[in-house]
Amino acid sequence: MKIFNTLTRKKEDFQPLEEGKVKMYVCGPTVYNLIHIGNARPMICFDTARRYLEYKGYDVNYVSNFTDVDDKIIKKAIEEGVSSEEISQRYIEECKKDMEGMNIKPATTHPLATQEIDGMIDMISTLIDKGYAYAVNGTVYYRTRKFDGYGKLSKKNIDDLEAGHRDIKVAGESEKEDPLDFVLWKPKKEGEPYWESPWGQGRPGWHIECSVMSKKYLADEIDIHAGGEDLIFPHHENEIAQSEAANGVPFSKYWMHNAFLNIDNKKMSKSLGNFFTVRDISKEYDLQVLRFFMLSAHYRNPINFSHDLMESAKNGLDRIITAVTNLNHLIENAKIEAITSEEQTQLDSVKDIFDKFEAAMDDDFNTADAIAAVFELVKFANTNATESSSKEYAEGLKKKLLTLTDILGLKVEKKEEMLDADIDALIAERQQARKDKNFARADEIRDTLLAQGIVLEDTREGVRWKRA
RNA sequence: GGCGACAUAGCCAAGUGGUAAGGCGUGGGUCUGCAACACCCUGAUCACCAGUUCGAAUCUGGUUGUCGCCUCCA
Repeated sequence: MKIFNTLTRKKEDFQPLEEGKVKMYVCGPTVYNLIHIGNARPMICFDTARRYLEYKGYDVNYVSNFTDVDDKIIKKAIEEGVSSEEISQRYIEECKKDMEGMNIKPATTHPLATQEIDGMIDMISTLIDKGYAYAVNGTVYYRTRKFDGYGKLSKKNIDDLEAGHRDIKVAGESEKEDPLDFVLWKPKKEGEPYWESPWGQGRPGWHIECSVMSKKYLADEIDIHAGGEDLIFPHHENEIAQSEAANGVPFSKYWMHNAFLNIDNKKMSKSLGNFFTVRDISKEYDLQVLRFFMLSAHYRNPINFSHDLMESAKNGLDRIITAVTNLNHLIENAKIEAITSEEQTQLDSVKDIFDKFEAAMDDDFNTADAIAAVFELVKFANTNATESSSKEYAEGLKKKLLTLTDILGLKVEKKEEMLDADIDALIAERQQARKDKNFARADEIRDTLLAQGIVLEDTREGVRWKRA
């Protein structure tokens, strides 16, 4: 399989460092508020990548952090008059709820920055010892020009960067040796959370967190490091500088970055008033729709978000769900148990669709193409499975379909919900009315149920219902 | 100013050298008491110009347009 590596800007064959194992780190959110739908994109994309790697038989160690110490968290805490910890804990819990709704598997480890301060102090000390960092008045800076490969991920020329920083230089960071140097440790300000360190009380800079957590929970050298494309510079560039200088080995073999999710072709931002949290969306849609929507485009292409596109995604996903519902119905009502040889041949032919699906996913996780294969299987099932099919055949088709949708992390099997006795009675009454050709009454009952969100469908095999 | 991405049917979106996947929507049809579901049919020469090639959406150069990064940001 091939993965597009930001480091080389090419699709490369994926070869894990250790046979059969994948060490993968995904930069997680800063927990100062509910996550927004932009945060959801890397979560969904890389969770899908993980699921596919696992499907291929890899043992994936998937680490994704929560940044729980940060200016924005502190600001929020002060606004509410509570501790930073209370804020971060609250939004970690909320984030996990959203992740569950989007069917994102919990990481193997979800480290918290505040629990890893010792490791950060160790790494900063190492960097100072090796001459890659220096302390000034309680602040520790990384000596950027000392690291030869600086700019290799973002393809930036270090001298161009300096020109761009001229304004900041004037604004006064004169204690830095060089305007490009970035902070590893910052001294505490009044009212902020802090930790003891060799350079005084303070807290870590943002970039050092990921370097340390990746090292601790995975290894000095890992297979895949992933995140949003905006993290390429400076966050990931700085992580590389820190980790490689401290550990003396390449940091990550492959770098994956997802493109942004836009609203009306513009970057989502609070100031533009086009800001949506995942929670907002969940009020109108099952979050599976959001997941399906995100996967319908390639992760490296920007996607636009709108109500109309969500409606379109909902209708598309419903088509898959309906196919599974149909199969369940056939399984329950099948008159023949064992699969026939003819059916077996048909079922075996589904391999072509699987090949197509895998070819798409092997090509840098092309989920859009993979979904096309899923729809082929949906059509195949809709066309070939009938009331005269064997139970085993219908079950086989369902299993195949669920295998593919599971890789994409899409939940497509509706749980059976118990109907209230009243509703059951209404359905029975309607059936009687239909037998009596009293269609006016039958339609009246159907409308009544529809008003309660129950949609009836009269199929050849009987009445079926679903929630709208 | 530096770096980069993108431009495919009404909408979304795959496709990186051999005459355009898939989904949504539209219109027509089959099935059905009707509806819904499902199935069948229905649509583009790939921003523009110039090259390379037997052959280009796919390579090269240019033009136009949109967007992103360079500052916290998924």
